[in-house]
Amino acid sequence: MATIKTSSLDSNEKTCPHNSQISCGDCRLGAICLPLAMEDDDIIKLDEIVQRGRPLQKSEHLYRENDNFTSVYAVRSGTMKTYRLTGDGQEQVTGFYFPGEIIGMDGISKDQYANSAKALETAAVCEIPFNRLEELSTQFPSMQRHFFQLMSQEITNDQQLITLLSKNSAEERVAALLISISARNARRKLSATSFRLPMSRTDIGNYLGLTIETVSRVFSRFNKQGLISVEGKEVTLLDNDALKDIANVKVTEHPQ
Amino acid sequence: MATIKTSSLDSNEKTCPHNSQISCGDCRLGAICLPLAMEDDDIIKLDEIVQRGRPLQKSEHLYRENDNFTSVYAVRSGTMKTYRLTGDGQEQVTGFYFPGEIIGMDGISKDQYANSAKALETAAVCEIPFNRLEELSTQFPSMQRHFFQLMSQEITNDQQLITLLSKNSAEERVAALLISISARNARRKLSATSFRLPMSRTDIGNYLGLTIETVSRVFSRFNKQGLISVEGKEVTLLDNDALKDIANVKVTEHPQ
DNA sequence: AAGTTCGATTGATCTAGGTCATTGATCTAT
DNA sequence: ATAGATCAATGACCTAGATCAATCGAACTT
Repeated sequence: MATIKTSSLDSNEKTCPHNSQISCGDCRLGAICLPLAMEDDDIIKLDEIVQRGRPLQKSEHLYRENDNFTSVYAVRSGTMKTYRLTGDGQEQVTGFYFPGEIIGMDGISKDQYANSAKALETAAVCEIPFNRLEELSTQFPSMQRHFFQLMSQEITNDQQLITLLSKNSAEERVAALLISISARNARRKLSATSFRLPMSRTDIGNYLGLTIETVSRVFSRFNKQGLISVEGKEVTLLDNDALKDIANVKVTEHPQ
Repeated sequence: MATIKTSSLDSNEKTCPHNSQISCGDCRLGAICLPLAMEDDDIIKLDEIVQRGRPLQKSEHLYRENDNFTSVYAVRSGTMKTYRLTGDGQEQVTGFYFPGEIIGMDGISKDQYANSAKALETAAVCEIPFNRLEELSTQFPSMQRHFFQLMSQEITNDQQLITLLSKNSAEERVAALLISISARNARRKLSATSFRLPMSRTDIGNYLGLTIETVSRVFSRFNKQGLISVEGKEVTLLDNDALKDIANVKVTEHPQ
């Protein structure tokens, strides 16, 4: 039985990122993460299969493209990026993942991960062995349903990025990313207006299909226009409405 | 019991697209479609829940974005495109779907379809009510596994498109699409070198993040260089190796 | 404390592909 | 049959963002 309760309910992910003993039922990310909308009994079962390992150091890999697929992972603290290599060996960033979000689902189809996953800063993850998750899903329909929904959400997220890359200008793309990060911070009860970008300009550009220079210029322009205030990775959104307007992305309920 | 056998096993999807009575076990798309790698018993069960409706006319919608999600669909004959509307009402084509391929999985997460699905030519689909599929998935692990794999495949496909849009030139994108269609034709035992494009130049451009003029110019250039032969929608790939080289896309096992 | 490396910013220039416009070929409808 | 609409091809030009290059820290080394 892995359900070990701790007294660190009040600690947040920043001040105490390495507490690996908290149970799913008590984790403050429950409202975002896998346990979302699950029955209490199911959560206890989930809790039993979740493995909480040592934290990852910055730029350490959780898994690499083509590794044998064994598990999906919930980000518990820190930020992860996923990326794949193009035919000619370039890196393509496919996503940034914040606490409560799930990575690794791309590995199911071929039993190998289609992406590499790398920590952008010190990070902790909960490992969920997939064969156990499958068993649980056959036993608990709500678990199966929820996992189907998570995968479907990943599909719609990817399609939103496709649209962004295909139809939007550099300014629109950068604005959309800022709004997305802001919304995801809000979901974790963090500031929606003032935060530190965990990823480099290079990663942002790579993710958004832009060069680092263009990203930098857009940030400077937004800064000059008073839409944001940037100093390196520290960003404050000064005019949320204007940014949303520029991003002109459809508002989604769960923009994970 | 919906398992009605027919004698049209030998008919192919082109000459007899409207035979809606064939069972999953006998369908020649079994090696591609949902029944792939399923036990015989499971296929019979699947067969019982599949609904085979009237064919769709060209440009008819199967479902629309924000419709309530009820079912996923297997394309039986013809070609479908899926698309979503951008914040400002433009269309973004998110995929082309050939016989044996599954659409609608994006609707699971919010119980509403995130895309519209439209027939590019006369098409027939098999409707698979999702609540029935869920029940079956809890009963038959192989069914659950397979559906997880299908969704995961959709994720990796979308990520491949993301990479294409973010990193590749117009020529590379068009070459990649041609190679993809060719491979999917081959999977259905159709010609991998000579086929009719079911979609317009506008749809191709929209899907690939290019204007119709650029698509047209690339086709002309490929034609001039002897890589392909195009006359409107009829295409023959004359130098597959060169095209694959231009596309420089990683070779995937099932490039659905 | 002085290199060294790496990330970010900013300017100057270049180019792939977008935009605009024309023409021809099909397709459709009355 | 013919007018109108749609789709594709091609030419002329223009612009957003890439490329190239220089500078400026800040973070590590030693």
